[in-house]
Formats: sequence, structure tokens, C-alpha cells
Amino acid sequence: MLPNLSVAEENYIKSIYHLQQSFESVTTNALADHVKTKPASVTDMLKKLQQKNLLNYNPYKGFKLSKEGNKAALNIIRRHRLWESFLVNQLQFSWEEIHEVAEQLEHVTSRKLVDKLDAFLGFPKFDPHGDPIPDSNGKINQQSQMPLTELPLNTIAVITSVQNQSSDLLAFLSNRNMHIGTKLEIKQKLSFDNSIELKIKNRQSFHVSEQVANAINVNPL
Amino acid sequence: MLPNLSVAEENYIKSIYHLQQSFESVTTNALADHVKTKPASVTDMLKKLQQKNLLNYNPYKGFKLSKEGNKAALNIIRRHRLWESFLVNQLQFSWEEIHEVAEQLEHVTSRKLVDKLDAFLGFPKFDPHGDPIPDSNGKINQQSQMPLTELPLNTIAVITSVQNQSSDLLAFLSNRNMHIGTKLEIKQKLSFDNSIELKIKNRQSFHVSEQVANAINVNPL
DNA sequence: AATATTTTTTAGGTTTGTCTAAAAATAATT
DNA sequence: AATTATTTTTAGACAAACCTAAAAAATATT
Repeated sequence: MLPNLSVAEENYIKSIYHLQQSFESVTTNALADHVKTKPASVTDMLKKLQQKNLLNYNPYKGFKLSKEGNKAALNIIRRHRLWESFLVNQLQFSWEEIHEVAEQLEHVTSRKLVDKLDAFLGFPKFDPHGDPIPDSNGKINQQSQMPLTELPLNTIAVITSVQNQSSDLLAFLSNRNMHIGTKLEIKQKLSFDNSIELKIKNRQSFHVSEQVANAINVNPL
Repeated sequence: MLPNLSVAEENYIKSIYHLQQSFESVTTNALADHVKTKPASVTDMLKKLQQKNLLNYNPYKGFKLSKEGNKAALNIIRRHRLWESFLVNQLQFSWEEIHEVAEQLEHVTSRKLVDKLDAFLGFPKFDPHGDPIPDSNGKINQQSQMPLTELPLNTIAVITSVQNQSSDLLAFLSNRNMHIGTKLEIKQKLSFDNSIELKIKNRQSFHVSEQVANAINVNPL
């Protein structure tokens, strides 16, 4: 069903997908920046992706992924995030190191490999950065992830990731029993320093600074 | 130290290495066959590898891997065999399916990934086909693997692999307590049917047919 | 509205790895 | 030894993905 894609094509598709998530219109220049190439090269590739029906492209007007293109993108992202999970959870990589390696692994296309890896990892829903992993049908748990600072009051949410790697912070979180998967809710936001009062079930509430809250991503339930 | 290699270059190097193991001189035509391309393309690549000091090449006379080239080959083979081990031992792939997937995985170059994978797998010495896996310094347990039919009498050896996938055979071997890693020795060879009398420590000796013995590869200790 | 600026596309070239067809070197045969 | 056959290399082209420089279109500014 999906055509065979070169590594270059996959990288463009993935970049277009990511840019579409952040900005509702993607420009040639922004894409060139993202894939680290020149605008003229982007135009060439856009034509090629259009021909493969992965992209709807009107010269000078703009472009966006077709339904097929979107499917292809989710497939690539699935592979990327599963490998990231593998690297962190099985091979003990730290978060900074994985992206580059996953960039290579994501281009290994065997469907069977990906599905078996998924099963081996226990069908994770989020990667180590807290980003959702599309399932084998391309369904993705839409980006409900947000920094803790944006979580509304009295809404239970799960910690999905921590942005920062500093051992200080990790130790602090561990000490407060905050781990990936921990459920919590915000009881109060203090306006004079933007600190936040948190409550974890069966524990006493406690405060965290704005900086800490900003480094924690959560997923409301 | 080793130059960055393209996927194409890696495939040529790997093929040259394998052909050198089987035949003491490798020809342009044989190599073209092995990498599924045309002799003219091979000549082009030979020049390139020569320039990178991976190959000693004399036009019309012949070629072989340089010391550096050999090192590069062993590195690629290490990656290939570690991934094969991963696919079979962790992801439950069967032996037929792994080669193609490992052909892609072997080109992921992160040294750290490979070494961590090696550790994760418990530093295996042989891949699922029974072929030796080079260590991180490129040292390889030279091919002592042989079919059980060629093992001398009264020499203890370890089963390293089974050539055949038939469930009959696998069940038979399992029933006789013969698995990868099992130590055994030959007590007698019967000349009228070439069957073999085997002995496993702490067990009664038993016979296997020539066909069965031929499907089993062993490594003398 | 006319001009200036920015963005995007076209035109033409380069590199990598491939190809076919022809030439050169080596090997085999009479 | 001379001819024939095979192997290998050269010559010239092509596709993919990139580049620079120039042209075209869209956007912004006066």
C-alpha cells in the first residue's frame, strides 16, 4: 500500500508532519531549515512527494501531507519512538543520547520487526520524552501532553516525561515520589512566585517552583 | 580511525570479506554476483575503496582487503550477527527471517549502540546460525564450527547451530536433550550407514543418522 | 498603485552509485 | 604461436539528492 521510501523522503515527510503540528502552514524555507538543506532542494522533493501522492502541493501557494503522507509519517514516528523506548528502557541509554541513534534505526522498514519490538517493549503508549507512540494502525494518542504549569487546577494527570536531565532535579523528583507514570493534581497556584501546590494520592501535598513545574510534562486523564 | 562508509561501501567490503573466507582469490565477476550488480560497477567501487586505503587493488591482477578493510569488515559483521542474535533471542524471530532485517540493522553505525547491545545480549560468542561474533576489538573466534559429521571421535564439542528448520528435527533434538550450547562427543561412527553414536555427559549414549548429524554444527573445545 | 523585499521556483551543475557498450588485458584453445 | 574466448576496465549516460545563481511570484512598504 505505502510506496517504498528513500531515507531522504522519509526525513522530509517526518519533518513536514512535525512542522504541521506546530504551525498550521509549513513554508519551504522552514522545511529547508528543518531538514538542513536548501530551499531549492526542498522544491525538488516536494514535486517528488506530490507525484507519489504523499503530498498536496500547489507551487507558490503551499503544501501539506495527504492522507497517505500522514500515514507514512505516523509509521516513521512509530518506529522512531519505539526505538527510543528500547534504547532507554533496555539498553540504558540516557535521554540526550538517543535521538541521533533513533534517527538511523527509524529507517529500518521491516513491519514485522517493528511490531515485534512493540510487543517486546510491552506496547508502550509513550516514548521516554513523553511523546505518544502511534499503534500499528497509525492511531496516535493525540498530544494531550503539556507542561505541568499549564495543567488546570484539580485535574488528575500522569507524569509522562521530564525535560531536564540535571541530577539535582531527578533526585528532587525521586525524593518527592514523582516518577514517570505518577498521578497527581494541582491544588493551588501561587501568583506571587508562580509556584504550585501538588497532591499525590495518599501523600501530603507539597510545593514545587515554576521552574520545576515547567520541566515536568503531564497528560491529563 | 575508520573512515565513514556509505551503505554501498559497507556492502562491498562485507562481500569481499566473505568471499575471501571461501576462495583465496576474489574476482570482479564473483563480487559483482555477490553484491548483485554489474562488473563495471564493481571496478568503480574497487577504485574508491583503494583510495580510502581499505583495499589493495592492482587493475587486472586482483585485489584484497587491506588491514583497515579487514577491520571495517569485522565491524560490520559484528553488527550483523549481534542483531541476528537479538532478533532470535529477544524478539522470537525464526532463523529464516532474520537475515534480511539484519542486513538493514547492520548499517546503523553508533559504536555505543553496538557495544550496549552486545552487553544486553550477554556478550554472545556465536550468532543463531552458529557463526562467531567478533568482539569490540574486532577479534573473532576463528571458524572452528563444523558439521557434526566431521567431528573426530572422542572430542568434546558444543552445538552451535542447526541448519534445518523442520519442526520434526527440532522436536527430535529437543527430545534427545540436544540444544545450542549442549556439549557432546562422538563415541563411534558406523560405516554401513554412516550413523553416529553420541554421548552427552550424565546421559546414555544414542544414535543419530548421517542426515541428522549433517544438519548439526558443532565447535570443538 | 508602484516599488522594494522576501519567498519560492527554475535552470544548470555536482557527486554517488548504477548501467550498457566498447576496448583492453588476460587466459584458453587450436 | 596465433587465434579465440573470457575477464576486466574504460567511456559515456542516467537517476537521486544535493548545490548556486538567477528568474518568477507573492508579500510588504512607501
